[in-house]
Amino acid sequence: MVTQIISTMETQVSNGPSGTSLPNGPVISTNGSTDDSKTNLIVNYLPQNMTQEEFKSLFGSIGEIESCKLVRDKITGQSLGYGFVNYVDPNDADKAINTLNGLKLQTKTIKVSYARPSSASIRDANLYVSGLPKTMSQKDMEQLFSQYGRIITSRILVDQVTAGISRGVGFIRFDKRNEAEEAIKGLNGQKPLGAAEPITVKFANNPSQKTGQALLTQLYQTAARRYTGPLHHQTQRFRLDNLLNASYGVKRFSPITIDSMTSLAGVNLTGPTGAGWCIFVYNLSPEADESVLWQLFGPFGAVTNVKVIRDFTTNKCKGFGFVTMTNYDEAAMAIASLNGYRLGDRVLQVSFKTSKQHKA
DNA sequence: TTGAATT
Repeated sequence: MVTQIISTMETQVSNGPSGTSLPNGPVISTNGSTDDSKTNLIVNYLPQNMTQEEFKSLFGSIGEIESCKLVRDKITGQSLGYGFVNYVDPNDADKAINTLNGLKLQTKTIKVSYARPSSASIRDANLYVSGLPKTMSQKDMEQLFSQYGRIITSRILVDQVTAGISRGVGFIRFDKRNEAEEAIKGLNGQKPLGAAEPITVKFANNPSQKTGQALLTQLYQTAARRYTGPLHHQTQRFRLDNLLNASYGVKRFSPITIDSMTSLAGVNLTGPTGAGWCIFVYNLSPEADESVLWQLFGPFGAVTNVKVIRDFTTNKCKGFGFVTMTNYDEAAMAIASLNGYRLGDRVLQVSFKTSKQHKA
């Protein structure tokens, strides 16, 4: 897990005592500039294939957005896996952190936190560390580096097959570049207490700095995905098995094969109407909200929109909602896995939305 | 044995 060590104290200080909070608008400081320290969020660890539209849809479900941006590579246009959301209301920013931080989307667990004020001093503050003792934990590593400054994130890479054994390699991101520089001076080539070998500490490569070959491969794969039609059944079966084996915290109740799902195609479906495939979710609790739908469907692929249908007067969920997913195979897998899924004391009914159900 | 954290 990533760790963030940013004291709220600093956020308070940067806001300053002179800021004026308007009832329905941004906080304006006395020098006239907009203070977005309580409304502007950074979102990390987004799935690679998440689009700007999906990003906006997810965070727009919390409250009114002043602006948002999924950060992309300037050359390839590929998502860099993080973005920014600036809300109109600081309360919505707080709510977004409380409800969306830790949300699982496909293979990622997103992180939602306040963005630090942008400045050159916080850039290029990420370190690559190798030669770490295999017994050193993330916490140990942070303890070693924390004497040089405030740590924003840290990670120790682990072996995939042995599930959790340290590879002796990690990353430390400091708040400030000069802190990272001091850590290199102080720790590169040094032996941690009790370690047999010295560690190597240097600035990390920028992950976007790929070889020409890797870049071409990435471009090719992006183009191939864009022009690929519906997958064959065998492929879908393979991907369904992968999904189910990956657990995602989802337990299946009544198994439905992809083949039985695809037999429905073109019969009753609302279809891939521009926006994607609309899914009907029935038997939600009165307390259900949008976040539960993101949590349930997000792991299966690109979700563009979710909606909980509420009673106009009580504002309680009327027991059903809708989810829109971009790709048919991902929608089919979500349905196959979540139809019959037990959520609390309820068993969900999940299907493609049909024109008949829409009349309700 | 290198992960998408400052628009």
